[in-house]
Amino acid sequence: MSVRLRPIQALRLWHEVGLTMVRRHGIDLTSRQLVILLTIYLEPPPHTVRGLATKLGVTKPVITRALDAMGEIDLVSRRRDPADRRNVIIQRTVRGALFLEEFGDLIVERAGTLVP
Amino acid sequence: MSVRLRPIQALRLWHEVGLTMVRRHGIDLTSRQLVILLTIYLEPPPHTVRGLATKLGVTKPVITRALDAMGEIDLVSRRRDPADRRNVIIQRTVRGALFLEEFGDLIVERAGTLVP
DNA sequence: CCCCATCGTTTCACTACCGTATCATACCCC
DNA sequence: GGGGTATGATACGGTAGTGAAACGATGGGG
Repeated sequence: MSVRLRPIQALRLWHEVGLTMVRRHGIDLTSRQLVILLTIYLEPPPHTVRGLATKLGVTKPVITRALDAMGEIDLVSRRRDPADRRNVIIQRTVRGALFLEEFGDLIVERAGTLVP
Repeated sequence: MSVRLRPIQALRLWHEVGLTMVRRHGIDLTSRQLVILLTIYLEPPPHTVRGLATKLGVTKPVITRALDAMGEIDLVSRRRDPADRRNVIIQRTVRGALFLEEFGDLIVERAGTLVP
């Protein structure tokens, strides 16, 4: 079953969720950072800097810096791949999972209050 | 009728839409800028710098700069309020309406392909 | 073994955002 | 009319993002 909503509802949903996140004054991720985080948590591992850069169509430093920023607040973690020590494996964290869980709940809640 | 979706679907929707926007390499708005733009187009006018700042819970310079940036690419326009020349009335533009229309369509399209 | 490809990181110069504080302008009411 | 207030813009110092290029470290094939 696909999710049905009309364009105006879609925009209202984005508006309300965005408004809540901005007003919350908590974690403030850039659009790229959020997409990276979602990719790590929604797509099957392993995730590497190179792989993420290719998937997003951005340069590697963008990924490295985003991981720096998000690692700083414990949303993701990194470790060297023991099999090929050139690679870095990006891993999920409890805090990152919690953040996205709350984020998903927020969207669902706002979606439930949309008027037709 | 409210829109029903589950948290995992919500996150996947945000992921796919965000991924599309990042890869598109076109207009790249910050989260605050997007919220401001959506507010201008979804909520009843008139919109002022002061009003937007209060609504978003940010300082006035944030709004001024966001309007500068979005005005630069013609997503919004500004003019002085003739009734009270201290106020600035923020106005919609054709380009801004088109951008949000396409954005809404993108969300709807991606929502339609979500698996349960 | 050695050269070269690949990986993630770092450096560089630049741009843009943030909050605080200050500014010029405009209104209003005594 | 003049002091106080409200508006939006701007200056400032700091932070953090960007792409391009160069960098060490690691792995692998000839």
